Amino acid sequence: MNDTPGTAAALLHAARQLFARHGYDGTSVRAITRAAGANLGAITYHYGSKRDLYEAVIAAAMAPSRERLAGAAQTPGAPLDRIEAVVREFFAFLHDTPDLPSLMMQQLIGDRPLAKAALATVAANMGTLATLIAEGQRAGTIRPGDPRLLALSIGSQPIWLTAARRVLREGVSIDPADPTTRGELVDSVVGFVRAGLVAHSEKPR
Amino acid sequence: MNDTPGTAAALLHAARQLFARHGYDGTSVRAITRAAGANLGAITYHYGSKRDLYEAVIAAAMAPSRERLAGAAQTPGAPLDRIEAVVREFFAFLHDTPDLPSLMMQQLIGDRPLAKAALATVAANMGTLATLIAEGQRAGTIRPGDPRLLALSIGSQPIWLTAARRVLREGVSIDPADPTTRGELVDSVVGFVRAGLVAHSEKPR
DNA sequence: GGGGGCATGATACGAGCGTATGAATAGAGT
DNA sequence: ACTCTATTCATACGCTCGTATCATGCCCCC
Repeated sequence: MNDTPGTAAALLHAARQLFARHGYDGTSVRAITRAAGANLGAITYHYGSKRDLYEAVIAAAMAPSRERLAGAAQTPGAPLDRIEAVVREFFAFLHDTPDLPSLMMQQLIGDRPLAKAALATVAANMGTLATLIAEGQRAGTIRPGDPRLLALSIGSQPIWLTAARRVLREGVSIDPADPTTRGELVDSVVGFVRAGLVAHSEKPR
Repeated sequence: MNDTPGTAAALLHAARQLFARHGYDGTSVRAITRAAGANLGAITYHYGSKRDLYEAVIAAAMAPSRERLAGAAQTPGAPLDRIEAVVREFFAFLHDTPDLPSLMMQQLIGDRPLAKAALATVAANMGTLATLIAEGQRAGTIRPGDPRLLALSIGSQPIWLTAARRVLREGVSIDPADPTTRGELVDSVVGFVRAGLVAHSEKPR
């Protein structure tokens, strides 16, 4: 790891942005090397091929989420509060990593096998949520139901609402980039998730 | 509309499948015309350009959802029951139209302006849900909160859980293609949505 | 201080791309 | 029977693609 950017790192960085914005096929080796200020042959030299560079981009992009979500899950408090912390951290992570949803969605679209790094990360994050849900169910504070499926309901919201931010802005006039709007959105999701999970002693009226 | 397929329709059909599977840039004019059994020049002749064909594919794919969701919203019953009907219909629609999530996600990834048809459809569908939520809030059966934001929480789940079906299958061993699993998933989401919306007279225990 | 290996540079290659062009074909209307 | 129009077909063009090749620079260490 060099403190000067280094050609390999510059390629990874430029490729990540371009792949996220234009997709794999929409990004040329020439565009990447130009953006990285490198020579046309640099990708072949440092990564072997364009495809191998892409795999490296995916792996590097997915990795950090595991630690962040697992960290949020370890905050002290009741399971519902820890789930809220995970949801907020998930939103924050995706906000800090705005090109990640694009990279994830590209994986989903293609017919290539999904990158192992991506699958393992998703599994870990859903496991983090499912564990907290099961814990709350044992404590009686979370209503019954398959924890894995409930975790999917929860995780869908940060992912999709971040991924679809362009649609929200242009189609429903809700801009998650605006801090105020964004806070309301996150609070609304948190409220929805807590209400969707909490166990009640009384029937709804 | 001809009962014999017709070259234009065959192109649209072939293009939709190929665009969904390989993306815009990953799909060549030659691949489309070959799959449609048409001549290389057929796309230029019938649609003007590859891009115009793509726009036609998007418009044709998005359109049907509006009527189906609006229809489900008109079932008789309390707002919460009608919302449940919309959620179930949303899952069913996406299940009947498995290439639509891919087409939607491609829109999100690119930096081109979103297709007007796509934006209008999303806005209409979110509006359908938001109207039902507001109705339930006036009746006192749905808890307070911005109906548009709650609608986003609801809509995220069918969309993402359908779009990410490959990750669910390969990463979390939940296969929405299997009818039993799928039923459990839909039921879980419906339960989560109802719980997330319903107004309670008592505090949670 | 000169050799060795890592890194970068310029350029070439064949393949595939989207589109344009003009000829061939078919079918309906007079 | 003949023309007119709509469609299909074969082919060509200019371009960009990913990768390979080989020369050049650079710096560290013996």
